[in-house]
Amino acid sequence: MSGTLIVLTGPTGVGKTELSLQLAEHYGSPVVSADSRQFYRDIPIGTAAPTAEQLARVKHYFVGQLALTDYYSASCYEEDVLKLLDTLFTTHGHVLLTGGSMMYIDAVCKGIDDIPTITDEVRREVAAHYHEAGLEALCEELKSLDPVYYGEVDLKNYKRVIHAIEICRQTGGRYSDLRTRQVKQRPFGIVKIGLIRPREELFERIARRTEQMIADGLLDEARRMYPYRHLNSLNTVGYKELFAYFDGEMTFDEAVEKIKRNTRVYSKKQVTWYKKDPDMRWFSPDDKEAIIEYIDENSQSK
RNA sequence: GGUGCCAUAGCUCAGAUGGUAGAGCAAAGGACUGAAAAUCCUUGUGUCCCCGGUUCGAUUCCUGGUGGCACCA
Repeated sequence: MSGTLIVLTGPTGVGKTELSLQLAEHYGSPVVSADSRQFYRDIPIGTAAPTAEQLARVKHYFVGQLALTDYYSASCYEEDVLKLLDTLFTTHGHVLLTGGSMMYIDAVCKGIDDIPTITDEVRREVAAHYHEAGLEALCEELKSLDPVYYGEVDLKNYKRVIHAIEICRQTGGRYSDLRTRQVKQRPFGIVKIGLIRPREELFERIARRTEQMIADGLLDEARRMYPYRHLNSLNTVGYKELFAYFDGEMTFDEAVEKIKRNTRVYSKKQVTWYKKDPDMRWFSPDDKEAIIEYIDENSQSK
């Protein structure tokens, strides 16, 4: 197998979707989504998912495929995308992967360690222990189960501590022994394009996009999802703030402002992550010609 | 017009019986290998409204301004 995976990423609101369509059309490629929230159906407005027209223009994968209750992870994504690319590269020289979910993109480009999926039973046990005994108790448990990871992990971050304990309990071994963090080789070339804009411009676009979401019916979409608000898939900017409004914790205007603010914070977090990647080449979304030139120069085959 | 209260960080406010000040939110920076749009960490110098007085020293007390709020006319 040979071919080039074009990775198009950047902060939310920078303009990935429109450019991805143009690049996909240019290369005759489908679009593989790398957006962990657009994977879910039922929440297209708040996740700024491609519209019906956009989906009709170019074949998309992984958009609106999951139910909000489905379990999914970066590891599942790695497996699914590699399987898909295996097929796509038999007929395409380029495949475009686009989205802003940093860890999911890294899972495809660099791989992720092979760790067994935690059973519901173990997950419930550890969650119960956490709620009864607290984070300190979990840290103590981790100290005895896996002193190496205990020394590395952020002990204040309960999600990481819980996950480590889940793995130790389920496997009977140590999480740190499974954490090789080795970069896997891929049987295709990868060209990483990062889109960026001046911060003020990005923030202005985020504000406008949020207003557009409201105009497009985000409020109704959120109201329909309200009964499922405790699902992880709805622990998402745009929904959690409106749920708080429904609960009377803030006014509608405050909720909208918070959506804008949290989207800004998220976009900064994305940039912080991508800045570290030496393989990322940065462009303005308006530099389409330069981007295509760069892709062509760095493609493995056509 | 009179009386009272208030004026401190971008915002809401706390505080020192006089030794130049601190919380929350916002903002900025960072971490990140399994539900990641998640989760977590770090960062607080600002004419303490202005002029003058008392004082070794005033943002703190006092006089007078200015602005805001309340009540009385």
